[in-house]
Amino acid sequence: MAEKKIHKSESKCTIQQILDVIGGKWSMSIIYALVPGKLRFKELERLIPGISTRMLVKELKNMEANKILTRTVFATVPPTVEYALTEKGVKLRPILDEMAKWGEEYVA
Amino acid sequence: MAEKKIHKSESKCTIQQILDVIGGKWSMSIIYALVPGKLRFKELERLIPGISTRMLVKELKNMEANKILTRTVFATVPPTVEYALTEKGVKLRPILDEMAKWGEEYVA
DNA sequence: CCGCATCCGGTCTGATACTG
DNA sequence: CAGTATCAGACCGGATGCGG
Repeated sequence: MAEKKIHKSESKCTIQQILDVIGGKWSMSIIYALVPGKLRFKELERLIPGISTRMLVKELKNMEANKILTRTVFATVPPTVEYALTEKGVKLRPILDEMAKWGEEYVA
Repeated sequence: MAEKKIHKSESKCTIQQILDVIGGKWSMSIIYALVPGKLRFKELERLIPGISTRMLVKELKNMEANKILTRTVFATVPPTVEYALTEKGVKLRPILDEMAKWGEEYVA
C-alpha cells in the first residue's frame, strides 16, 4: 500500500511545477555536463552538441533563478564565467540516472 | 569507480534522444495519469489540468509512435478510445518517482 | 577572444470552432 | 466522445553586434 503513496499524498500535479524547473529542453543536458564539476560558458556550449548560444544563456538564467546552479563572474581579461551545480542541482542526479538507465534499455 | 559508469560508457548525450521520447511538455503528466490504469481520451483531458485538446492528441500520438502507450479504438456508438501504458511506458515510473521525491523536497 | 543581448524568420502552442 | 482545422501569439535557433 505504500507503493501508491505517490498517488495519494501528492498535491495534484506537481509534475508541471517540477517541469518548469527541470523540464527545459536542455536543462538535463546542462546538469549532466555539470555533474563532474564547474564549467565555463564556452565549455558548456562545446559539451552540449546542438545547443545554441541563445538557449544556453536562457536555460542557465532560468536554472540560476531556480537555484539549481550558481553563476560566478571573474573580471579577467578574457571574460570568465563559471557555472556550478548547487546542492539542489546535485540532487537531480537520481533522476538523471534513472533516465539514463531507462534510455540504455529502451532507446539506445 | 562503478559510480562513474554513467560518464564513461554512455554514448554521448543520449539525454537528447531520451527527451525526444519523454521530454514533451505533457508526457510525464500523461504517464503519471496512466500509471493506475488505462483511460479514455476525455478522462485524460480532465485529469491533466491546463492541457489543450490539440496538445493531448499530439503527445498521445508521439508517445504511441514511441511505444510508450497503446491506443485501442472501440466502434461503439459514442466513440471510445482507450490509452494504456506499455511495458516500456510503465518502466518510466522510477523516473517519475525520483522527480516526485525531488519535487517534494525542493519545489513543494 | 568570451559572454551575452538583439533582430529576424521559422516552428510550436493554445483557444476556439467544426466534423463523424 | 474523439478528434481535426484554423489563426494569432509565444517560443526557438542562427546570425550579428558589442562591451570587457
